[in-house]
Amino acid sequence: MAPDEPSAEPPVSKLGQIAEAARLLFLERGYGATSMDAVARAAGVSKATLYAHFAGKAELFSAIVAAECHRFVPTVDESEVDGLPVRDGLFRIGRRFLDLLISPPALSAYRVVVAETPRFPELGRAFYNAGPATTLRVLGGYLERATARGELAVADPATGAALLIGMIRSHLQLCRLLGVIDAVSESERDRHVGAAVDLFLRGYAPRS
Amino acid sequence: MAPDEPSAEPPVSKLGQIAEAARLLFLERGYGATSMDAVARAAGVSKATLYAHFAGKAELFSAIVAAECHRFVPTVDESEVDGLPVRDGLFRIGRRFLDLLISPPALSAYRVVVAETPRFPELGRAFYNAGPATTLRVLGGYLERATARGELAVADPATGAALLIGMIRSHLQLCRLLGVIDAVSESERDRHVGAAVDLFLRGYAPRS
DNA sequence: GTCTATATAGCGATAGAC
DNA sequence: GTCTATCGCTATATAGAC
Repeated sequence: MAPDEPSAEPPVSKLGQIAEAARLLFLERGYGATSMDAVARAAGVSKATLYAHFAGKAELFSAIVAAECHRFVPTVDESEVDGLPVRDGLFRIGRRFLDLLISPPALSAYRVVVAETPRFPELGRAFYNAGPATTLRVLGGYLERATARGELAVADPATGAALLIGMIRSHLQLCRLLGVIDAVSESERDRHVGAAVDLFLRGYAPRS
Repeated sequence: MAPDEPSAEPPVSKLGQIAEAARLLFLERGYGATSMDAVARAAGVSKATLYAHFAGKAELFSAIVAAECHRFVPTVDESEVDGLPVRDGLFRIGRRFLDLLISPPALSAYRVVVAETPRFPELGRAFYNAGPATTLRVLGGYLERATARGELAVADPATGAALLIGMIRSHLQLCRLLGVIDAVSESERDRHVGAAVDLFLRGYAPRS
């Protein structure tokens, strides 16, 4: 259940040490169960140093988690998929998204953000804009181009993208979040994404 | 952001007062931010009474949240939908599920359970068994019967149910969880469930 | 900026009377 | 079972020296 490996090499500056320690602790234990003492200890600095950089626990949490959200921007290049047959293009995009969504760092961030959004509304928006919104934009753009080429018939790309992402994401991510399954094998991912893409294609095929 | 209205009339027994107070506080603030002092104060009892009924904070939390999970068992009667045209049956089931999933009490429970599953694995399983597992069973059974009647062609009802639920659930629930939208209008729910059901029907129609 | 030391408050949990 | 009172600890945050 470790939230993540280090984002880069071990940080050297005090600020970097604080950020990395806070990231690990907040993502693993959540806001309430993480103390400023623990952050200072893990970072190897004094609490006074910690408070010199951040006004308080809430500010530290918000800054760290908001930054973490930007690690979950999906990257799919158009040139990577636009040349493929539609099924392969959708499969590759879907598979890439699924891998990201059920990765331990993303699950940890999701847990924390969802739990604390009522107290830290800006985190919910930051997470949405970095992850889901980008995902929908990328996939919606793909659906639009495929429809323009006559390979699909998606009248409303935004809705189509939300439906396909929902099929791909929903069940497996939920099972991982609730601890019902411990991992998802490569073949299980392939099978699930394949089933979603097949249904999507049958439903949005251009009439031939 | 109030998690819920009372589950029944105001409780009279000390135990009932404790349970209701703990339920409201844990669901609204989460585990870490809820103190035993606050529970005792809200329940109108002393902390000693609280500890006479529950061994500690962890046991209280686990008992209360596990019990809360059982409020999210979806109830759909077969006789309610099996007589309808397939589209209407699926729409009614889907709409019922969506209403449950994005209701404030369910969102609060989801937040808390997802956040604390790493520390309280039994809560993840309890939530899954009460909600998602029951949902999949109900919908899977419907798909199986409709396929037997020749009105659908769903080879694998379990997968089909997961895909349809994913489409219905995913986007709107996520937006509510992340505070991107404040409420979902009736017409928006109808539109979203309708789009999911339409795609599902196009993809799983029996060949005519 | 960074440290040690501390202020102040609230935490989970318990003792002992009734 | 229920209360009042309190223990021992940890929490967030700060003072003052360097």
